[in-house]
Amino acid sequence: MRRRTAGPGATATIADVAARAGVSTATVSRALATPDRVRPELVELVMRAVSESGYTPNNSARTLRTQRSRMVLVVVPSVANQMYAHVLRGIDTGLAPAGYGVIIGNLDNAPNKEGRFVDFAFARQVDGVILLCGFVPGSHGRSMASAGLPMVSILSPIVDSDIPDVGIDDHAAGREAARHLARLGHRRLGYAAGPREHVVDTARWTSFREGALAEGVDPADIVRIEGGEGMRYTYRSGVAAGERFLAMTRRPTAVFCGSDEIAIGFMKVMRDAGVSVPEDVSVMGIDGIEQTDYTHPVLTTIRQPRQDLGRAGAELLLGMMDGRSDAAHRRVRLPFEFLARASTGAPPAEAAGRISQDLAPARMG
Amino acid sequence: MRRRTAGPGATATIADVAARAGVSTATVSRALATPDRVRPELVELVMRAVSESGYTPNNSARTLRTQRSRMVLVVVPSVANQMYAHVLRGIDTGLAPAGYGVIIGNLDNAPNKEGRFVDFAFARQVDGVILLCGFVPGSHGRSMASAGLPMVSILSPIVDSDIPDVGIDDHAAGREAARHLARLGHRRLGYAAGPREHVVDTARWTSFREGALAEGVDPADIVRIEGGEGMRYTYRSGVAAGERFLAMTRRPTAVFCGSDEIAIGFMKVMRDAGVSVPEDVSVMGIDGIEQTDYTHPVLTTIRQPRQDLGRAGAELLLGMMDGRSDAAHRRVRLPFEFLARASTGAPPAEAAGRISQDLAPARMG
DNA sequence: CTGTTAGCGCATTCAG
DNA sequence: CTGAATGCGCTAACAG
Repeated sequence: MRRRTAGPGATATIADVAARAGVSTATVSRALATPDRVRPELVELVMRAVSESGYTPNNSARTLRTQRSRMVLVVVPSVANQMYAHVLRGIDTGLAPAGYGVIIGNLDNAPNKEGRFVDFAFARQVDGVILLCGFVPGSHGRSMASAGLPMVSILSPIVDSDIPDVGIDDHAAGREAARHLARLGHRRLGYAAGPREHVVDTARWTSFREGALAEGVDPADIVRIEGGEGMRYTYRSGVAAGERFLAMTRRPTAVFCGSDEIAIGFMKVMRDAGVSVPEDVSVMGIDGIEQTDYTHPVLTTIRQPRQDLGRAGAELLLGMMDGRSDAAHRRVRLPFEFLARASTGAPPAEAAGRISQDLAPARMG
Repeated sequence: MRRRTAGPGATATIADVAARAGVSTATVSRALATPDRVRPELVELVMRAVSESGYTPNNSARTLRTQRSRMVLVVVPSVANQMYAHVLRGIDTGLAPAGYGVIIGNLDNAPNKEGRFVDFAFARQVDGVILLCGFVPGSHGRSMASAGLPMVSILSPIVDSDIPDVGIDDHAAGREAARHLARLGHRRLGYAAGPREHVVDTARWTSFREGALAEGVDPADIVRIEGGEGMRYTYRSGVAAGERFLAMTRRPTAVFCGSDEIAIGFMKVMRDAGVSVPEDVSVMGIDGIEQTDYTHPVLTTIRQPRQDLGRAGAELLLGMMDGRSDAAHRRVRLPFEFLARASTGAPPAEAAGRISQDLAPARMG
């Protein structure tokens, strides 16, 4: 059979609709796309034929013809990660009104999967790309960037590139974390690190350090605690950091963790070891995932506007795909929210070189 | 310019490759798809031309021609939910080797978004659909099912349909939960409900009830605690359930929650109210998200093989898309894992009608 | 305003 | 084994 009749799996073509309405396919196409350029009674006729036949335009034909797929590729390190999942949600929210769909490029923390997604770009399967992974995927020496597609990064700037990005000011975040802990009276600070060499991690660590120094903390008393090889912003990374912390002879009295998950893993190790938070050690995270509201103690954290970041990134990309030149080469910074909560407090009395002035008179000059 | 030259945004076509190799486009196509049917030296020639020009077949053209998009739509209630995110990851893992990509259909707990995804199906933008939402999306009276696409459900059977599904045995899970709590000595049990009328929730509730009855619990002592209107398997639903629990005059001594998130929200309310878990009330969840390892106390739960469920669903769908008839109309049940941990224990002495025989001699007949 | 025509890029006939 | 020709379904020129 050449043309399917109605039935399961049947898909009407524009020709079917045209025949049914007694007009040409061009008229059908116009009646659907630009009804004001078609005589009203014909539009009516076409619409009836469309609904009778259950016609939905074939997407690949349309894409092939128009050279626009109305699809966006989102490359994410791990869909299972709370943070990325929420940004993804924001992206979808921002893209949907413009009629764009989302193809998910899940690297699953295994960079060898990049090739698949590079191909998506070159196969013109998508009109644009949003990166949550902090780098431009590539494979076999071919970078996704050379596909010539509009591209936006969220959560992390892309080094050595002019790819627009949207995120928070990670430097300000790191400094505020340091300030918060220092003002509570802590004089020896730890940073439970995320992935080494990652731009965001570097920004947070260096700015945390700067912030601590600015508060008069001794450089020797700002320690970086690695989470273990190959570990990302995960619970397990926090567990590893916690274990290293326990092994230290001179422990920090407060620890800023590179992510909320790290903080949560870290706190678990403390609890299991009988180290109280915040009495023995203050712990804070960053990201502001919902889960932080449900930890015990409730976690001090820096909330990124996850959903808004996604939406802003989507809108930036939409602008670029529409060829609005003002969209490209931009850098969007959204405000974060500092949530000072129960997991951070004054240092234990014996460890405090100086107690916050709000809490007690200074002991050191 | 008619044909782009190499440069940013350039995309070589099969014609470019053919010209460069000095063969016809048909030969290029064959050299790529079925190299064994082409003279080796020509294959060599083509391959060189391909890599020189950076050719990647245009996907919409190929889709239009072959009537296969090599894309699958995954409809998920909420990408931000841990559970779905992990299943999604498993799906991607299962689909990737077969060369299939994933389009994400995020309902975001707002069913009016269904229409978009119904269109994807009818527009033949995908070759198959995986449902994590427990129902078949539809809009304007048109069901996605009538698009005639292979379809599989994961995590929940679809009522009144012959759509194959993969999941755990929810009835067995509910019964085991009841048994676990009853054997610890609890004689008054609560169920913190998920979305009312949801198949899975119904299965868990009814089987929990059955299991409790089988253990000799009085029917009047099995109470369903609603999480509040419009609430899903979320933390907040657990919070609402916790508040209702506290308001009860005769509280259950153990509560089975419809999801881990519900359990975690519930536990927070208990903690804030000074009700100890498990000393005052035992709490358990179901799903087995990673987060349950990091709660305090560590949450007793029933772990669903999230990733395996996703992979199995993907493989089932692959079979259907390949027209393997044995694939359809199947129902796959994967084993779950009962994790008895610290959040469940014996009931408080004054409340116990009977203490588990492992813990103390029976007080009742 | 409407129909005819062409072609997006590819895979697959059908000849040779 | 290879090339020429065809058409997947659609939209956009171009005529009328």
